[in-house]
Amino acid sequence: MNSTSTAGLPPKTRDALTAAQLYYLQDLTMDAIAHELHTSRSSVSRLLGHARETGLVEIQVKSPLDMPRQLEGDIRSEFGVVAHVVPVPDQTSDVDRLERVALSAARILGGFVDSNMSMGVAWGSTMSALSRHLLAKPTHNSTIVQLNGAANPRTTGLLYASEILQRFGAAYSATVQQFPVPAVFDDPATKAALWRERSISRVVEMQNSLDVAVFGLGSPFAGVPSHVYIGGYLDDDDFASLRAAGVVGDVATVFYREDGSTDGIGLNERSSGPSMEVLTGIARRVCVVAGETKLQSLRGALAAGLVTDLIVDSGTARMLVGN
Amino acid sequence: MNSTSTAGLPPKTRDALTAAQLYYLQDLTMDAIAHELHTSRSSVSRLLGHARETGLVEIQVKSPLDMPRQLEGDIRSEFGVVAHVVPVPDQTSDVDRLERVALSAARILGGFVDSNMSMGVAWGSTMSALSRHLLAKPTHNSTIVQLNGAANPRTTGLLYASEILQRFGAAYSATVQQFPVPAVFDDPATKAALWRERSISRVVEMQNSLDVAVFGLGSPFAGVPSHVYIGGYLDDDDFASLRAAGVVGDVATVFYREDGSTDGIGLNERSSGPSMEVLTGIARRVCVVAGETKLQSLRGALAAGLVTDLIVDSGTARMLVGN
DNA sequence: AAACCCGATGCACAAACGTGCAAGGAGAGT
DNA sequence: ACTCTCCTTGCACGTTTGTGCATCGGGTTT
Repeated sequence: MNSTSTAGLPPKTRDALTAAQLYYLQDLTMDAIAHELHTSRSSVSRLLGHARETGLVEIQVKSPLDMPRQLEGDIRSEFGVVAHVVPVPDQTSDVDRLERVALSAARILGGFVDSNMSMGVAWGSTMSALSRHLLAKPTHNSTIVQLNGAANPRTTGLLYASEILQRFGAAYSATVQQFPVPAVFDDPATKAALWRERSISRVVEMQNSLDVAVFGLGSPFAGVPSHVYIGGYLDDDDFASLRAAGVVGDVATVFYREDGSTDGIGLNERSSGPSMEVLTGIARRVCVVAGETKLQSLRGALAAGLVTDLIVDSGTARMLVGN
Repeated sequence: MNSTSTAGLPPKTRDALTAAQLYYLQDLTMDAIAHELHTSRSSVSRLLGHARETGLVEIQVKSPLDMPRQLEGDIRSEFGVVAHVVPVPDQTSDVDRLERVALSAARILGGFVDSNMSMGVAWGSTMSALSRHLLAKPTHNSTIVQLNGAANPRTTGLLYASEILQRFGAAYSATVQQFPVPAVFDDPATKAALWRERSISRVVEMQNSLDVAVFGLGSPFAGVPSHVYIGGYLDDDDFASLRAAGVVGDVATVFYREDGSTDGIGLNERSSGPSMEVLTGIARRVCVVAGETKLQSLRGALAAGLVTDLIVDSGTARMLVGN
């Protein structure tokens, strides 16, 4: 037989690996591979799909180092963050835009993940889309940690948030740490009390020593409110106070103004999300943004120094640097 | 417009980059991309081909680290070299085998190249095939150095060897150092004299400080003689002496026995290739072998410790570890 | 200015590919 | 033993992709 034999691992993986070699390294057609593997061409097609999904095959697009892409360079020099601009036609709808940014972000994220890492993950529509497109990259001893609670007066939010977390865990073969608390507490004292519970403080401590954080941005007063703002997490008084305080956005239910400041925003005392200090203590902070409605929010996050790596669609990127 | 604008670099590259992002990172069809770029689908197809050829897109196949491939593991533990086994059906002809190994080798080689490196390159049918499939990887300040002369009583060999060298140079945007000397001298004194010429000694010195060497293997007495042995480089007396000395193969016209020894092989005094000591002083020594006719030669090279990285077809690999 | 060359373009066709579907098979539960 | 479920397979079809060819436009040579 053909064979580059491997032992132990599932024959499916074994075949996928061989097929990937033949297809991507030797440019055989799927037909030819099917013949070599004694199966049908369609199986080979599926095999290759499997190989891509599970990270056996890695495809990178790298811009020539000589000339970094202009927008990315502009953003870097103006805001001091590494930018990944996702090309999207200008007339694209916001949903498509999100979908395409999420798709690219999911692939870029693979480069940030490695063994023995802990990664903090927020939730929201951006993170949900992102999680749906993750490519597998096997690691050892990694942990995915939920950044902020997802419960609200109507639901525990666990299903929604854990679905996202689980997908991250599966993609990176990492253990998952959920954070079963309300997104925003009614009473700050309850939060303080809960934070003393060992089961909870354990997670909080993990949040304090993350290697990477991944999050989208909320934009309370923009055209299309994010998940946080329509899910019943906040009541009318909360909204009013946010507006009064001049809030333009949030990261993991922690709110900030356009200049990045947070002082005197009462809601943050009751929020389950990590404080700005904790967040900025994380070495790599990946922010995923799609759509111009989040522009103001993005400016705030950048001003606050919350972001080290920005993944953003080209339209919003252009608005950001103003041209 | 769409745009992720870049400046300076050729619009072709710019478009290829965008197309690659849309195709490989966002899974659009070429049709859709053609629409976004305002061109025809066929142009996009060619654009993507260009992107792959020029290294804008990099595709890697990685075996799960958990379970390295069996043959590769066997070879590593038995011979202490990193092996890349190229799957090839057993009944493949030797030419196809060579072609397929060369194709894979060309892609693997990309991972060994980087800026500020000097790479020694041999010539021969294997290297020729390999050079034809190299993928571009732009580097700075790299050098390709010819390992051994290619002139013989019939031709200067420059065309043949330089074609190979040039392709390496082009692929890695490196400067090329040719070595315009006979493969094998008639008179060792001439070699000594020439080695004192500054134009030549300059190259010899570069050979002494290489970071990587890439070479195939010769097998003088195997079924299909390699390029060296039919090109008129050696006369009948030479052949007789090689046979008498028990030679099984060569690297860059430096000959060795099956046990890796070279003592008393007179021809080596007259060879233009780097001595074993020089070769083994190079940190990474990549050997590309296709076909069982080179098995004996391969054993010799391994015994001599000439190889750190081996790229070999599955059939020969299996013979090598004996099962 | 004419002739020429070279690379880029779109067309049209054939080759290669992805996927819904129905059939088959292995294993778990009854 | 039977059924039910879940996964895998190959087929058939429509879609997507590669490429030979004719064309065109810009730049160079004569």
